[in-house]
Parts: sequence; structure tokens; C-alpha cells
Amino acid sequence: MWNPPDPKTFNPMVWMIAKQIPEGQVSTYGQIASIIPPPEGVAPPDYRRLGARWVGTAMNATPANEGVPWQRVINSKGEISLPAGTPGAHQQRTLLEAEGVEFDDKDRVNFEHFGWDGPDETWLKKHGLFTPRPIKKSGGKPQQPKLL
DNA sequence: CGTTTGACTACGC
DNA sequence: CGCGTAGCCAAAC
Repeated sequence: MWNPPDPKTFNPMVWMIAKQIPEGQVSTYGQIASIIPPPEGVAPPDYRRLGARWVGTAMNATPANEGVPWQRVINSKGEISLPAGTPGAHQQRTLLEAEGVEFDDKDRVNFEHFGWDGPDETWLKKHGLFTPRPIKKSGGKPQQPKLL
């Protein structure tokens, strides 16, 4: 746990969680944030947005040699969040496609197929973390098209 | 030390 | 479903 909103602690935690993402799957900034307990004084609704930004900042500061799969973290829309056209964005897409992650014609990843469900409960409990909130799914496929 | 920018989201239209 | 706007924080200028 971490009482104060200390980025020095927050960042490594983000990277640690990112390392749990299996190859061929993707997570989102918001999802990772939802795994980390919000600091005191920050309401969960606010933290959801704040945390996402913090995670983004953390990923931006990701050490290159730590083996952190930074490419598996994308935004809630399912698309690469680095500015299009930058080398980083291109590299991220290349890395993901090499893992088997597919992009549609709108350059977006379908969370239904490649979305990450989060770390094992055992792992989460071991580190005192929360169960991630389900990733927002695009379109939303009706589970039972209720035919009548 | 004030300003601007950013690897975000939710919400309204 | 796509586009624009508001909110909030930390890091970079």
C-alpha cells in the first residue's frame, strides 16, 4: 500500500503490473490504474481518470532495459496512444503484430479477442492490489440476442 | 517559478 | 459511432 500519492512508488508498480500482461494480449491505462489502490483523498470516480493519466506518464518514463512490455498498454479506445507517425507508435504496432495482436481497418484492437482480464487473484492479493475493472468493449456484442 | 503539454477518460451532441 | 470539450495531475519548458 502507499498512503501518499507518490509517483516514485506508483511508477514501478505500474511497470510491475505491465509485466504481468501475457504476450499477445493488451491492457489499457485505465485498467492498470484500477488495479492500483487510489491514494487517500482521491475519490474512485476521479481516480479513474487521474490514474489513467498517471499510468500514461509512468509508461512514458518506462526504463528501456527492464523488460517491461510497454507495447501491451493502449488507450481505452483500443488504439495506440502515442502520436501517430512517431517512431514509437510504429514500433509499438510492429511489436504487437509480432505477438499476434491484430488491428482493424481503423487501427484499433478488439478487446473481445485480445483484451487482458488482469493478473491472477493470487498475484493481486500477494501485492495488495485490486481486481481490475473489465475493459470497456467496443460496440458491445449482445450476449443473447433474445429472439422472440 | 509560471506556463504548456501529454502514452487519458467520461460525457455531451 | 465519431468528434469535440472539460477536468485533473505531473513533468517538461
